[in-house]
Amino acid sequence: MSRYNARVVEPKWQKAWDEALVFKAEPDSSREKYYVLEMFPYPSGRIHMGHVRNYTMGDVVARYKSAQGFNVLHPMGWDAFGMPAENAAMEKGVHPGDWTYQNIADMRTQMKPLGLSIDWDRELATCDPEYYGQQQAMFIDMMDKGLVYRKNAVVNWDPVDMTVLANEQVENGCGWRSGAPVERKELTQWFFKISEYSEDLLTALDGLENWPEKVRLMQKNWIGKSTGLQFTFETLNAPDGFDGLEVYTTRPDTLFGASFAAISYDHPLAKALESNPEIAAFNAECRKGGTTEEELEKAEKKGFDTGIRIKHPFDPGWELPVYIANFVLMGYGTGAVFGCPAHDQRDLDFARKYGLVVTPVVCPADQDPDSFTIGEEAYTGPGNIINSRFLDGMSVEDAKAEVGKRIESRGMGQAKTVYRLRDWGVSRQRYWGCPIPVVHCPDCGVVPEKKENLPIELPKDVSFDRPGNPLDRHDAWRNCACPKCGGAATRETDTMDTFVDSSWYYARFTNPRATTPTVAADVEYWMNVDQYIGGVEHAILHLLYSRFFARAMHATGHLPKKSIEPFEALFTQGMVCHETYKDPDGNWLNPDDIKPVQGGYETLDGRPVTVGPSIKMSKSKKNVVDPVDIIDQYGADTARWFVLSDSPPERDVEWTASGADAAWKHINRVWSLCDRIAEMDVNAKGSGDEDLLRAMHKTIQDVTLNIESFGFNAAIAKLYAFTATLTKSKAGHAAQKQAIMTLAQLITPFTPHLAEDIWAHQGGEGLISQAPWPVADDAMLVEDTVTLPIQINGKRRDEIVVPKDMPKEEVEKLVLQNQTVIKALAGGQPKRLIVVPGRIVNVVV
RNA sequence: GCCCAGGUGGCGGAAUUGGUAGACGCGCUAGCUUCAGGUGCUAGUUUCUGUAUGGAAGUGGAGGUUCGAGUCCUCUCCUGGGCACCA
Repeated sequence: MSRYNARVVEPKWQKAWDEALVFKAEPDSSREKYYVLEMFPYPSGRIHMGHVRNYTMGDVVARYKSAQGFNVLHPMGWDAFGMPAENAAMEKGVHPGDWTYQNIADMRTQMKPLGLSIDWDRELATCDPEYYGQQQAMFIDMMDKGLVYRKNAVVNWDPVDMTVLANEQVENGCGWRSGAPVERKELTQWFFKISEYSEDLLTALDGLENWPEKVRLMQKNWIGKSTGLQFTFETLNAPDGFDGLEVYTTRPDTLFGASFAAISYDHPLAKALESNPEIAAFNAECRKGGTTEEELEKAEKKGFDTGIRIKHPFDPGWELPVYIANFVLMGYGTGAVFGCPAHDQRDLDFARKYGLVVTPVVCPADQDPDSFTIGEEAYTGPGNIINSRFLDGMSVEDAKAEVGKRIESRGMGQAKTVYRLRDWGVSRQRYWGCPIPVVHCPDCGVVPEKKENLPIELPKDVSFDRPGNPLDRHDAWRNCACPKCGGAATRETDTMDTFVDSSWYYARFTNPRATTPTVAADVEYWMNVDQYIGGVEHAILHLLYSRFFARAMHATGHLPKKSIEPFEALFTQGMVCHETYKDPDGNWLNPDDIKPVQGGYETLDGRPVTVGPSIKMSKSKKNVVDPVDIIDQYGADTARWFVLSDSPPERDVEWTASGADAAWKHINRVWSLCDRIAEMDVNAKGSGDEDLLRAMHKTIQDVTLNIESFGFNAAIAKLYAFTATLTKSKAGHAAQKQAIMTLAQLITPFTPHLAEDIWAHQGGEGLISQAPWPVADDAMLVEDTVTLPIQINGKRRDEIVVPKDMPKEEVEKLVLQNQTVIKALAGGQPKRLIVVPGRIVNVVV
């Protein structure tokens, strides 16, 4: 009996695949294409189990579709710009580019042994000028189409390092390196007009039938369409030019419950009042802290009474105070709101703090309007309008319409739809990103670079010994000629958000070496991505930006109309987790630093180990298992098999040493099974051939359906079961050989190396990677009889075996003759008898 | 704070989408085997109860709809993901 040696077998078949160009993707109009894409990795330098899981899932789909006859495109690339390279440059003194390309080389070396069915000829990195030069060309095209503009926006500013900080670089409100409290600072920045597509991005979600419902919902909420009323209050004692205060509200029905107005500290009126030192100080206080929405929302509600008053639109004698408040955002609506504390929690918190009136104006149906009061919780549900003069008695909806009608007829405002979605700020004050291809000329202003001058390459000679953007201080690179007038000018030193890079790489894969961003024939053939797979953490930003960018690429002639939704189907996979370990001093321990002992673990030098919960593998918690070690130890097939077994792909999977062991044992069991069958007498007859083949066809059907529906763990369970059936089978050689060959085909997407080896060992023709997918024979799936469970009052008590198509009446008769049923009825008649054909019987006594 | 998921044996999880809860794997228990090297094989394994055929309970918690609920509805608790400059 021969043993299975993954270390020899796996490289052997990988070489065979390479030589036969099995995964090379070429357009072929005679065949239907299938484009499988996994979210490309950031080149950190090491692959991790999350990558293994992601790319194995994609590989299962790619190999399965290929076996079904599709012309499969399955490429790989690198999301190669970003902050870690600059951090490495600062910490280790290496150039970000050198660091990145070395990481790419390392990760490619680590990834290849997995045996993924990737067309490596299409590999790309977003930091290649060949890639980002085309991105610059599209930026210019988008400028031409009016999809790009500049405006002021706030950034996190480190006042000590004099540099812009990413949200990630802000720790507890302070800069991560300097430790100085972070301030919000306005800079002129570049924006993409994603908001122009708000409505389209929203309504098109309905067409994304093969996206997870939760992702569509998250995007819908992110876009945040709301219909409301925008109108102007007349102001009293306001500075010149502020005769009116324009507010936006989604609750005009609560207008008679208003007790104040609040404006953002960035509102022009708030700024105009800054000559008052108290207001200037308050606004400055509000500008402290980071820029994340979470931070803004969680901040304590603070307000400052400006002394300005506004008049209620329906009662000239009714005046309301105007506050500057830290919870009103300038970026949404008009940056000013009226507050109705009874029916909005933030307004209520604010009103309680500043002692403002709380008048309920919507009364829930089950409450008495005369006694209904608001405590610490605002009432936001439906009801009838009260305390609101001409609105009293109306529903919320009717009152909204009535107020809207009256405001509009008086010319004070109009209904307006607004979106929460903000334009996409793409400026980054950093070196390691795609340069924005624009020149600032003292005479011509902001001028796009000429396309023939692209790519605008990053200069290589830069230093990171000081904080800030090295491009700002690189005069030789920065100084240039104006593309328009030829005079002395300077380059834009902002680079693009790395989300731009990842917003179109899927299109570039269709022809990664082209001298235009895309080539019409190639995108026409290969687009769209039929199956996109990646982490759910990208559910909003990356996917929304990609959807926008595809639209922008269509508008600029780089993608056909059909590709404005580039991902036909999306699958979001879970993370790979592992237990955590700590020594008695509370230090995190790597799984390699501990050994199992009675009832737990201890450190290698014998100290007790505390076992913590299983959480996402991360370096900081040291709960990582390096895929490279696993592949060295067990082989790629074991790693692939294990990451797909046990947990459903959309959920987190826990990596356990025993689980990896089980996968390895299984692979060896399948191999010895193959070996045993190969050594049988080819003329050997046995018993149970029919049963074995029936089980085989059932397995074909089950595994196929499970792969189609991303039930990889369930498919694996079926494959385990069939392996056990075949192991125990006493069938003759012919049936057993057919069974093992079919089993090999069914495991090809999961453990392709083992499958190839079985195929070859059994004398299969060619490569199994090029063999067609097996088809279940319907005749072999039909069962003659069916086992019906009998429930009495909903509890399973017995079962009967009946012919598959026995009429209901016959089944009822049989059920009433059943001993358990007779006993339960005790001579009486059933109250009800429910027979669900082929499923279940329920007797109600 | 806001948005989105998920809670099922000792553990990871399955359940044809309202029809036998616990498939498959791990672990554990018992037995067989002795190939010495990440053994292999057989049987058992939700909990409680009973000598037993059996009975009762059971899918985070509390209610509800239904002949029938892990699955649908309401409330609630806990865990995870995202929140626009991490990728």
